[in-house]
Amino acid sequence: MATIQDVAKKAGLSRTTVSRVINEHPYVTEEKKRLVTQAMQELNYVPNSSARRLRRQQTETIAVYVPRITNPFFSHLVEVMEKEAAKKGYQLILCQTRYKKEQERNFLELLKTKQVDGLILTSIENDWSEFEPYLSFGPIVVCNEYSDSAQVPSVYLNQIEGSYLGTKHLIDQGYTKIGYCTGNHKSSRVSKDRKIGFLQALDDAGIMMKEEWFFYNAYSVQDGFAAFKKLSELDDKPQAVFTGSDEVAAGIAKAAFDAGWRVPDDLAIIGFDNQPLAALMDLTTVEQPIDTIAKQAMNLMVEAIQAKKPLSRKEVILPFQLIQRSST
Amino acid sequence: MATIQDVAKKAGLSRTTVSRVINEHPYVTEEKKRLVTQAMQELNYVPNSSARRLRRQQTETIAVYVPRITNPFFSHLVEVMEKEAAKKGYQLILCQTRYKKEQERNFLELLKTKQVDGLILTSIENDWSEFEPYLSFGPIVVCNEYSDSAQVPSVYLNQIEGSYLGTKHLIDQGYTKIGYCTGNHKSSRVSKDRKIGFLQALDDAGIMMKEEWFFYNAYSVQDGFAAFKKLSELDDKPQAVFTGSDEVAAGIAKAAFDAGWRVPDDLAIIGFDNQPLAALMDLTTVEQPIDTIAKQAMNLMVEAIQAKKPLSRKEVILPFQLIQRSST
DNA sequence: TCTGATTATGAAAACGATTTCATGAATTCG
DNA sequence: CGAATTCATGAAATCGTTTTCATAATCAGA
Repeated sequence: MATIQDVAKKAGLSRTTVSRVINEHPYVTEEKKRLVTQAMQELNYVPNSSARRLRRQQTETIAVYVPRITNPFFSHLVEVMEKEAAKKGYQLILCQTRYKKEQERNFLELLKTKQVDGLILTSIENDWSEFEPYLSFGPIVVCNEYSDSAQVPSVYLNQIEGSYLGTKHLIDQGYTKIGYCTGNHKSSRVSKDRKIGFLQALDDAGIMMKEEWFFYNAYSVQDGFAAFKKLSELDDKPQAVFTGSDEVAAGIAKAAFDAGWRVPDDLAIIGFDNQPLAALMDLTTVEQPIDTIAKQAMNLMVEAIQAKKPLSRKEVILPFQLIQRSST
Repeated sequence: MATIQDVAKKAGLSRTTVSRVINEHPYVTEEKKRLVTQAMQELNYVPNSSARRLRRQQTETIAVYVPRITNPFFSHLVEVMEKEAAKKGYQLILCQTRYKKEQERNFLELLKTKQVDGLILTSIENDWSEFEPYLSFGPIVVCNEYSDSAQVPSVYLNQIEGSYLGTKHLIDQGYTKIGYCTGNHKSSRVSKDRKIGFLQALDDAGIMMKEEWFFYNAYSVQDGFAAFKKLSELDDKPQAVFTGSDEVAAGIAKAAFDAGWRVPDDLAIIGFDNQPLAALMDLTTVEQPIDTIAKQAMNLMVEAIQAKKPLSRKEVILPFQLIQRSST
């Protein structure tokens, strides 16, 4: 493996000059530049990134936290982020927290040990105070999730509005008995706000809610099946159900269909995210502009890294859109 | 940011001894060990990974190539790989090649510049000769795809068998006019073999194939819609269709349903992968043991890195399973 | 008690780049 | 023409570890 020293020797110049050529610094004559370039080619030389990282004190790498990459919402987020990062010369390290507090904390060492320049969080399990001390090691940007106490840039959607929009749609369609089926992480601001928006919409319309129409811890298609089962066994059943994701909505729709129910006549269903799945199952859903939040979060991160000082609190808030299909 | 030097000073010892404690080398008295540990804690010290990488000449990082992380087959693969890697103390860098030759080549620099210890390829766009020269910089393991000329370990499934299994099932159900709808990368061994298995099954049953029943470049749900459109406009329509993925199958099923066709009476459909989507749409499908191939590929990679010499050609082949549902 | 191993420690040399500093040559300016 | 810039280059310091080598102290065996 050739080093910069070998190149220098071959070109009959110093390491310094070779380094200047590599990094496109001024004050090198065309003549020497040519010599160096040629020597590099002949030796098949490429600078060793570990050495460069050490000297430069930066890694050109960013860690992205997601709960699970198989969740289509998060894989979409990551897809866009990786593209954007590659465009700017950064790489992505994938950190799956698996909805576990401890797993999430483990990955924080990446920042502290200088394996990455910064952290993008798309979901938050721990209290913000766990992250706070790590800010001195590099920038942290929050995307999708948000926390009031976090003194960092956040790119997110106002989930109160999102769920209000969806719930209002159900109400406008004439439903008055509406169920609520979502995941429900205590520490997740997204969860909390979705519920607030939901209740607000009911309240504004003067509609009552029943405790037994709340179904929690629903994340997957399977969970949707289970939710439908519980729902269908109630004496007083809801006419419509608001869900936290298209997967759950799809699960409910499928289970309902299998049980011989008609959607939306026997049960109206609204999803969240507008995944390809939603189109497939003809689900009405609330669309989130994933591409935009992913891009903006990545841009803020790169900006923070290059500015070399932590960005202060900053919120970037984007709108939702209702996609109406035949499930409502 | 505290360095090992600071710790040494605080503990009244040398860098060497501190390093020994960190790396759990023998020949350090309990007494000094305690001193060092305490100093490290007080200074909130963590070893700088760039320096360690440089000295150790290894990165504890592995690059994984996928076409797109939003493709559920690949996100599943990556999910399992990341888990397995984390277990062994390695991180994953995500490389999306976007089915582009050039993009794929670009990422090869990661290995050459020593940003990663090894490469796992889950899809291959370029000819193997493009990868060959990089073998001197670190191990490469192939997972899912395979290439006859590649002198590296490959964990893959015999796609001839897989598509034979699926096609045979259609034939056993009594269909004789069978369409074929898949992606079709010239350089992909998977594509080629699937087609071979398909044709073989037809041939073994003495069934004829029509050129107009082949539909190529189908990867997504959308592509499934398009394929159905073309199919439905034929004078002589197939009774069943073999697809290369559950997404495509789901797209066809949905389009067929919307057009008022009954599945499987008017058109039988078989998918591939057994994604959650397949259960949802009640699609018969050929299941691939994704968890197993992902784990085995990662284990081979870690083994190769730790053995410090490139592993030779080695094939690990695993079986398929037919999941029958109501679409056939 | 002497010899040879074993245990415990530190000084200094890597690892491979970039950056600072020094210096001489060439150019511009008054 | 001499002084002040600007241009071009290289020697050496630096980034923060780990590893090699040297050395002293302790221990075991004859």
